[in-house]
Amino acid sequence: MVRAREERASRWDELATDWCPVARALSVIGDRWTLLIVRDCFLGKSRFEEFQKSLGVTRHVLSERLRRLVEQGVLERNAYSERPLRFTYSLTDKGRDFAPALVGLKDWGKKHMPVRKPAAG
Amino acid sequence: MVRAREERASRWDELATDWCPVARALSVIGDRWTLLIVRDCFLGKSRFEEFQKSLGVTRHVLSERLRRLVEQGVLERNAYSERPLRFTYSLTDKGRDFAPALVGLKDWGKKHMPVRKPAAG
DNA sequence: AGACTCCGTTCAGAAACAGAACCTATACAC
DNA sequence: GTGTATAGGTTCTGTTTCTGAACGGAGTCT
Repeated sequence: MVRAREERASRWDELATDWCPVARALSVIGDRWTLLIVRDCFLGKSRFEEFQKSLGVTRHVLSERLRRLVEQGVLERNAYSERPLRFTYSLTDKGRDFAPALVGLKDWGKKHMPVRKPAAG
Repeated sequence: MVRAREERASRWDELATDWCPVARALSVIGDRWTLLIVRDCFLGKSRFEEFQKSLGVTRHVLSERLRRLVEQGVLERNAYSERPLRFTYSLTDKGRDFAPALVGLKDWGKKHMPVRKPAAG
């Protein structure tokens, strides 16, 4: 009886039923990498290797996050090649609806987290 | 030479200088609890015990997150009592500018993460 | 004195993460 | 058919971070 992976409930899952919609949103995308994966999707990226190179996240974590995002219906996984079997991950309607929140974060980052350039040369 | 706490650079800090403003925003508020603390501030909470009870976060993590938010200029720490010395944490202008992003997350949560009620009483 | 409040800090054990190696399947070159 | 490359993961080991609970300090209340 090999159970490849237990769905282990962490504190994340508690947030999923929180009274506050912000907390419920965070239960899906509130970890270090997930929102960056979604951002990459908005930027047109769709494949495992693309995400991995773009983010520098470990393959282990990336694979778990992608699985979670698919489970949550934010991304969908489609084969773009049958042999060899290969997949793309792309935004669902639910995923595309993140756009306003992402824009909000983008605007805040632009305004309040300017990139500090080394003073000269 | 007691160094109370080293500023230990984690992957979070790498994000602070990322080309993408979303990533830079996440370097400040992109962990499990920080955005919820900011949300609580918008809801009028301001004291350590209030955050702790509201979120259920451990005191250890709460204290670190508050310190970080103050360092980043998102919150400010003001004494509301000199003796015993006690503080409130309240939003700065930088913190208040999170409102649009928070609203974006709230709307997404409301639309896509409905609270599942148990089927019948 | 003893109990209570507020704001933390410290500690041990558990969970998550990073970095690297490994695996499967296919294609392409020789 | 041997070797190299690509794509999409999984497995392993050690480090970092988090949780839960206890402790501390400074002051008030009774």
